[in-house]
Amino acid sequence: MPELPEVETIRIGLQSLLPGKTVKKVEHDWPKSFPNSSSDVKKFLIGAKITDVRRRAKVLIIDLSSNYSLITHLKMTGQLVFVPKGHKLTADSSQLTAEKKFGGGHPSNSLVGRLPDKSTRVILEFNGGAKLFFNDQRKFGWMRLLPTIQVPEIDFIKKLGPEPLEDAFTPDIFIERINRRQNSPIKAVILDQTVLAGVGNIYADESLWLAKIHPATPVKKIPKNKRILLYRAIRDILTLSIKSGGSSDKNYVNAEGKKGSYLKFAQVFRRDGQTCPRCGIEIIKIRVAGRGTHICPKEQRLPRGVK
DNA sequence: CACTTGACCTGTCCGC
DNA sequence: TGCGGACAGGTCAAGT
Repeated sequence: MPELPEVETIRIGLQSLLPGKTVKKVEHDWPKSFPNSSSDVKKFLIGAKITDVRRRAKVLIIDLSSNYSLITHLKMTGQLVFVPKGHKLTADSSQLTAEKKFGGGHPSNSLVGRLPDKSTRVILEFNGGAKLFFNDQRKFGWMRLLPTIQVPEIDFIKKLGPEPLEDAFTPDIFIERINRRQNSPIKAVILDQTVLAGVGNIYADESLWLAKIHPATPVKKIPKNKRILLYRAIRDILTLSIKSGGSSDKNYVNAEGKKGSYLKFAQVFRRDGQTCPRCGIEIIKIRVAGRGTHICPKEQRLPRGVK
């Protein structure tokens, strides 16, 4: 669920909070969430000062003065929440009730509850008493320590496609990269992090709706003008979402434990049963590439002869 | 190599 | 009310 805009929002928050802080203590409860040995932690994390907070695709990179980095992938339910010394995050019960009642689409701004909670996997404590909590209900995410110089070399990062918001990512590059997957449904292709980095299920659905392309359309059946529309849609939607502080879906919160507001702007994601803002037809939910997929059945049609 | 499906996990929701 | 099953969706491994 944290996709590029959510991770970027967290990065911006942590960049304003972490640099200059020195790590004093680390606690963790689940080996897959934090696989490093205690001797590495002692040598390269404890006593190190945070120098920078970067992002590549959906991965956050916290650089340390020890020339090691702490890298984190939040997968679906991960959170990184900074709590200043003495500050207690307490959930406002009326906001939590609103959350339950209205679900992820409701533009609430509630804080997470008191931490640590049972989803807490790692706690970093800093000199001065502030803490950074890595929470992850489903335990798919991970945090690990490695030499900064090795970050670009780990398999996952090495294979990543280009950052879609960088200037170097041109329409020609987008078209060339999706062409590697001629027979795949376009949704599977833009979700593939080795084609381009950072798009997940929410922004895939939104982009394809904006470009009026059926998510199951094989790449080779998409005309060039539509490919360019899709390229623009992806960039516009990711940019808008970052401006909105990321989405407000389910488990996502920013570095201060607050929700974003992007889903207020979402046109199709989780809006099945509601009407398409452009044409008024009911949005439906289907399954494409093994994932829940939301489309306008009138404007996003499969080309003749496909499936 | 191109492409698809299931596994990893836990919490929530839906139907009986 | 309890209970089983489907579902959530990012990535990897194993399948065709």
